[in-house]
Amino acid sequence: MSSRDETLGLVDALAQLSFLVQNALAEIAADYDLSLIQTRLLGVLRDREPTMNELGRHLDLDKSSITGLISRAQRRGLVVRTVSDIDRRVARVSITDDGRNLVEQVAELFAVRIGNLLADLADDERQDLARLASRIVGADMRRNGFEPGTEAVSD
Amino acid sequence: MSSRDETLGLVDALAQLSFLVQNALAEIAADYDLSLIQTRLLGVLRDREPTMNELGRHLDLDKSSITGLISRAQRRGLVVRTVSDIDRRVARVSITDDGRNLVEQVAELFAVRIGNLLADLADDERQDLARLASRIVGADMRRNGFEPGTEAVSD
DNA sequence: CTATATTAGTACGTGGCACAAACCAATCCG
DNA sequence: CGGATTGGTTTGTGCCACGTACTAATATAG
Repeated sequence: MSSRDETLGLVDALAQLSFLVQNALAEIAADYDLSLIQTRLLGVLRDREPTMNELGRHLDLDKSSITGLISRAQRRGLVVRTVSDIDRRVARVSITDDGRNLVEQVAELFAVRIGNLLADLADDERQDLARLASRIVGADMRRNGFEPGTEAVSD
Repeated sequence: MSSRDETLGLVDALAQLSFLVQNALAEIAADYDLSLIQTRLLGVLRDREPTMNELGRHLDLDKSSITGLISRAQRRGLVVRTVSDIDRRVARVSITDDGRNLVEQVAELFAVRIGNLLADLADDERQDLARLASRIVGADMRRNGFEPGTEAVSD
């Protein structure tokens, strides 16, 4: 309980940090007229071409939510639906060049923004942070049978 | 680049961690039929009795958004509006006992959940994390003239 | 090989959330 | 007093998420 102790409780600090990071991403995305979920969608699609169903699992959304999400993204030309030849029920979603460009830009700006956020940290502190965060994320994935579900946008 | 290197890039790790934390909060809140923003609202009101305007600044929302947010919360009895006596334009918002109980429960569960998330960390690692996160949050507040705007729910 | 499940996705209706623009009161101030 | 400013609400738009019902395609049982 020192007088100039800036240390919040762990829980509080983590919560606030998470708001900071999410807000950063949301703001940048908003500059490109993307919502957080659209951005996440494009992030997932960068290295995948999932069916609607799989997408639902990745993003942890009901399939009825996916329909709308994809429709809006498709209307904007960020994404396309392709009906599978072997099972004509399934629709595979893939990102367009426009979509890819967009998400790439957002990812880049996001990285910069995070960099600014961490401007005060020394290199070894940054490393500590990366290591700790990775550990937490990794442990969580392992616990939950690593359903991704949380792909970020960053590189 | 060791073979079993689980370390994501800093940016990625931070992004994913923030999703983890936010999802945890959102899930818990949802169990009480609270959205993230309602939860944040109640969190802010725990130690404040702001006007609609101030609230808008705290939560970084347009005033027209605040109206609806408060109306819904008030309809649920979590919050009350009181017209100021000295300036009959301003409405001061305060949390009700019900609201307080609710947010207290959410905060408690959230703390537990974060605890689980960090189960793998040693005590000194937890301290490191708390310190680093606090530093980042603090630096950011200082940069932006510490508009809070990000109050967490936690204790 | 039909008849009945099951599965993938869509349609529709509901409600929360966020915004912008227009608006109404109350207060301020010249 | 009368025009500006300020605090909040209203209204209309659009996104997002859900649950329920529905359609079409495939799988499975008999």
